[in-house]
Amino acid sequence: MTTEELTPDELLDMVSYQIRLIQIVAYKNFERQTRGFGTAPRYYGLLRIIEANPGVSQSRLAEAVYLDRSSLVPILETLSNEEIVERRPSETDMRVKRVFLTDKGAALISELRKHVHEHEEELVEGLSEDEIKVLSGLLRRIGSNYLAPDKSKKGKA
Amino acid sequence: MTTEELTPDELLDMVSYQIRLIQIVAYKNFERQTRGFGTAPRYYGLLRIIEANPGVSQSRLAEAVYLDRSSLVPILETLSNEEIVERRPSETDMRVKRVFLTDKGAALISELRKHVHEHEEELVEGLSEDEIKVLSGLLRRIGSNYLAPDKSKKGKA
DNA sequence: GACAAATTGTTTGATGTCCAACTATCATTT
DNA sequence: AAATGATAGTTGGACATCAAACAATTTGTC
Repeated sequence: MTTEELTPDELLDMVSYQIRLIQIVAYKNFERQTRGFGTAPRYYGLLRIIEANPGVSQSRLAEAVYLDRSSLVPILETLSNEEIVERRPSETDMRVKRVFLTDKGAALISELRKHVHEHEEELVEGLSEDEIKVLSGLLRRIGSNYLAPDKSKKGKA
Repeated sequence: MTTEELTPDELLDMVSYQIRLIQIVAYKNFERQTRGFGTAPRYYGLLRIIEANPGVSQSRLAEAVYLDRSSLVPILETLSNEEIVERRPSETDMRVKRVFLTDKGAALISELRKHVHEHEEELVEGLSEDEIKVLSGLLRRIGSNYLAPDKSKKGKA
């Protein structure tokens, strides 16, 4: 009675606004649900990417999660202190630090996976399998519209 | 070559992850596009809600945008200093401050509306009208799944 | 009507993020 | 091979957000 009635249709009908609100609320909800796991749940995506790309550099990692390089520093610092990840200097390039998952980190991921997918199911609750596929497909399209890295030197020509 | 290949399908297929990424990138993009308008663009939604509900209290405003009450304080402080909004004490309840849009604020909104909707079109670029409707409808459903205020004392019984 | 409970806006402290600048290292050009 | 430019990780400053605590006020209960 106090909340959504305030929001004009102009906003409620905008995909960008819908996405923004859903993301904010869903994310808060997820963090609330996964208290007691320390700071790790928030970084499930990051950890999965590390797991899938052992030894990846911090900069590429930052690009993959669309964070600034510098933002990753304290994150990896924390995860490193908790012995969830490990940073080792590259042997071929003295500038780069290669990031690995520890055994503890891998164990934590499989622990977290359950909660993450519960959260996912909660998010799409009420949608049929087909509808989820449609939604996911549409999101992927606007995503690739948008997230396209487009870093290749050769451009599109 | 450096970015998306790192992300495993498990994540790319999750609606929650897609939404999270799209929101982050789209939002950054929007802020980049609307530099020169001060801090206001970021608060377009907030301002529209104030416009649609003149005299709304700060707490209800906070609920409407899913921010903490306390987070709204510096925001309204800034917008107030810029004379975009105005806070006036309620006459019936000494605790509450009623928030109004100034004329300047209303003018700013119509200035911003153009950019906001350009951003929206950019986001859904490549989707047909029908697809946009489908997407918006599905988002609204998972939204109402989720954002349901559910503050009523009587519950659902 | 008095006292307890709830609500409103605020302050403070902790954390996360960006951005710009910096150092160290590599790559490129000549 | 020297110099210029690019890249990797880091640091410090600015700001946003939350959470917990608070004072002032209102509401509810006895």
